[in-house]
Amino acid sequence: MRNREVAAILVKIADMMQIKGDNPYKIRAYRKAAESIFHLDEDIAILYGKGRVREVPGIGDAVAAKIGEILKTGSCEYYDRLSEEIPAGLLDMLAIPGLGHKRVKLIYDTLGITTLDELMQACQRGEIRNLPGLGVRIEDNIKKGIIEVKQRSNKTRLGTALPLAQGFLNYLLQSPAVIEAAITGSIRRGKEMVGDIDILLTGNDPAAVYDLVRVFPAVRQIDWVDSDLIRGELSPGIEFEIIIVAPSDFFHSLVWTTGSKEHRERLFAGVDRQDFKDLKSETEVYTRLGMDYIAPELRENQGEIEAASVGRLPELIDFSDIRGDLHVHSNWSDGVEQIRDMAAAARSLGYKYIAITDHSKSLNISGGLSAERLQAQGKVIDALNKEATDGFRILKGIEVDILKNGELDFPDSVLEELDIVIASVHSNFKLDADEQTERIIAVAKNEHVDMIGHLTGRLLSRRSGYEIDIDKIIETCARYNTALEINAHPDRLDINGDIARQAKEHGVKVAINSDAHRINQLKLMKYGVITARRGWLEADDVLNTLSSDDLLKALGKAP
DNA sequence: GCCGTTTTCGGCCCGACTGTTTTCAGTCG
Repeated sequence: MRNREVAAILVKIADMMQIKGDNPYKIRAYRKAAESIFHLDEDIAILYGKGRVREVPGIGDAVAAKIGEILKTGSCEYYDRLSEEIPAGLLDMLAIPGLGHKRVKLIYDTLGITTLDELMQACQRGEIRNLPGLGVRIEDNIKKGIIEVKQRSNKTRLGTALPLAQGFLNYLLQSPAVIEAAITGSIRRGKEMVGDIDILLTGNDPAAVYDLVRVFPAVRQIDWVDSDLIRGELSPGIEFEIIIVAPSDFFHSLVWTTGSKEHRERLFAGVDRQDFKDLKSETEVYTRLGMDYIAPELRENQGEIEAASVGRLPELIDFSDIRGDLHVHSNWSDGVEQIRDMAAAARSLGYKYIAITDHSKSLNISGGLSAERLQAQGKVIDALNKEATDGFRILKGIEVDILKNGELDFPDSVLEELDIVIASVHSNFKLDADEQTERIIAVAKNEHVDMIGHLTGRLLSRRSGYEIDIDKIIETCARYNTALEINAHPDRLDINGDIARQAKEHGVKVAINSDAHRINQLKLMKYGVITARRGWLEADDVLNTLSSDDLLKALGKAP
């Protein structure tokens, strides 16, 4: 059982306790334990086996015992007892914006509603608006929310799907029954949300491949078995397809299955794929079609075929081009680790610098820094930089809140002392497009603001971005030399590839930032790089491919 | 339920916004 599944059960326990109205601190303890397990680098089962699960922060005797039960039986008695009391459908309702534990309980207690479908019917009959504290507006929002929740439930974030696919692939490649295999489809193209996991495989014995797939621990069920296809579901509820081809067909099939549909249909229009047998690489496929190799991230039929035909494809940025991370939190605000430890981790990734960019004072919940604490933090960073003998540099920064009126949370006199200023929206998501755009444009014009953080504010599969006029903002950024962030967290990937490409076309620089709040999130950078590649970006388009001296120069600061 | 350079009990991030009310509960970040 994977860490995220144990964490998911603990979160459900917390949700059910909250619906019941249990002790808030007890609930928080379960959430904290779940969070710790979710972010754990080690396998919780192995840790438990070694008797070291109590070392995980937030896990005490009570939760440790439940984890033991869950690892053994897939559930625990406490969870089962709560489940009998609280219908599972109530937990689905919590995903609807505007519905929290109290309202879900109210709806359940008064109307006996236990599923999203029943809730929708009650909304349509106008029953929700009559409940105390609710009204027509909330009823409308619930209706919209139900539709959204249902729509997004069949897609998975790349950040979840890619590691699963990689684990599955590695497992398959270990077997002598598999000659060659590769992740294909939309995951390979680096789409931020994917429908399923596709693996292209070649081997001489389909029955042996089936046996292999059947016993992979994460396989929950198998729905279809053929000599050239195995389809089923992995245990977090994501579908997979293993497409089996003859060795001579591997590379043209890899191009075909990677897609996109529009890309491959144009690529192979009027040609017979049988003429593409026995090639040694995808490059040979493209060569035979009379064009340069096209990276998977570009295969969306958005001009890449034309560019490849005349040798004008961009030389896409690669992870090895990244020299530093410009958006990193520490335990001075809502990060988990100390600055020293974040820096050490960044060093071990081969980076030459990081910027510590904690939250500013308005973001109370995240422990936002006052001007005084920011200054104290700067002294700590100075001391750490003095210690460093390898030239690694910690830059002083801030993720400063953009206030409702378009002002910043700190005056210019504070910002001008810093190396990196990221301005981000964390409040007032529901302003209309004009106001929201003006608010961001106002800070993009500020000479001390180096970049706008997570521009649209979207949280994939949870919240759509705020209403903004992207064109106007990009124009402003171009004029005032303000960069845009690709926030590499798989929940955000914001800006996305399309906006990144638009930024590049207007000469707006991009920074690819992990937004790490703990050490192991530094490695999420790769999702940002994938997104940048989908935006046709080259190393020159990205600020954090520069050395720290050149970076500061580019931002108009003394190195 | 967890935790302790406050150590075995008593504390545990809180303020703003929304939509409902007419003084505030619930939700959210």
